[in-house]
Amino acid sequence: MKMSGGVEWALHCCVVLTGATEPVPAARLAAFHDVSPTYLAKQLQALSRAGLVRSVQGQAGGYQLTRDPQAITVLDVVEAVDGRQSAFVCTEIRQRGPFAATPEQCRVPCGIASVMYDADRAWRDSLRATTIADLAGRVGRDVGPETLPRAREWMAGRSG
Amino acid sequence: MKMSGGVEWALHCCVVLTGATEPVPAARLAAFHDVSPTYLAKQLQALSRAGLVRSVQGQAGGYQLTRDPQAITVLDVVEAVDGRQSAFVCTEIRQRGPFAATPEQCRVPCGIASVMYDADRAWRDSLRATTIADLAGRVGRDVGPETLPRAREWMAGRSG
DNA sequence: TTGTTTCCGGACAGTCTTTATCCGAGTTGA
DNA sequence: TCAACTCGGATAAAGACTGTCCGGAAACAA
Repeated sequence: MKMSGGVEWALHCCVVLTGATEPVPAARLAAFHDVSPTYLAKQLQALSRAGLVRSVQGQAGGYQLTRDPQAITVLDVVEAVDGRQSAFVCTEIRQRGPFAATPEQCRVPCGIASVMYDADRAWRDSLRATTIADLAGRVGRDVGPETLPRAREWMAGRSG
Repeated sequence: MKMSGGVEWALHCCVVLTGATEPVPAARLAAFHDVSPTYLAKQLQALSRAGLVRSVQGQAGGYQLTRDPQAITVLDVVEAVDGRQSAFVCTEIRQRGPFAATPEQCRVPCGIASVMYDADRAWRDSLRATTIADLAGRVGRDVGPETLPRAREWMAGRSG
């Protein structure tokens, strides 16, 4: 079981967009993180479809957050990029084989599936407890307070 | 993000083995669930390596649980088949690009990774809270009490 | 001993998701 | 108008998961 690497990229982008006052092009976000520009664009499109970022086209276009970073949870980003469905998919094994359960018995979900779904819910609850604003604040502490303004300035410049 | 389908098979097998008094061959477990025998064998080998089941070779051989079903958690099975590592892998994006963090700043784990690891821990804690015995008891209630003895008898027969 | 049954491990295709890239459609600003 | 720049979806390559097969070893029965 492995989560899409795009989730990590998307989260970093959201944190960076926290400090942006103007739309930031995808190419600039890719250069900032030193990742594949075209593939990062795909993740940003997913964020756009989910309504987490707004895409501005044209010469001064780019991406910007649609709402306050405090109102965007980590779960929002994960589900936007990686999908909303559970990692576990029940194939209804109980309905197969010589002792297959009857359809009436299968109106209640399989016990194994229930346990997996509960765990999935716990996972999502945990991700929902942290916001992009929380992450941004922590990055500010870890990396030192003087780096953020410089990064913000670099992000605003349209070249180099 | 998708979990290996073998996890579901392995869990069903563990539940079935709960009611067995003798070793059950892999081929019989596969027939019971109507799944690929060779691929199921792979999952059972993983359970064996993890020490959850004992493999008995020879004519009356097969698989049996090594300890009380109450002492085997769902997490044990999941980790045996799907691995013990987190679904999220941090690629240390913060150390790349024009504003790469210094190695000293990276002694503390990345904030994004921390959140993902916390969620992973919550997921595993949830899976650890249910045992194979719990699952077996629930199956007994769902499928009706008369099916289990019949299935047990079928499992004990060495043919058909 | 011999034969049968069974597990074990590795090597091998088929299939699907993830990863990565390109080119066209649409918008902005001059 | 025009040109430059952007996003967006459709299109290939890579890797992981799924599934299969075979040879080898161990245990049991005859």
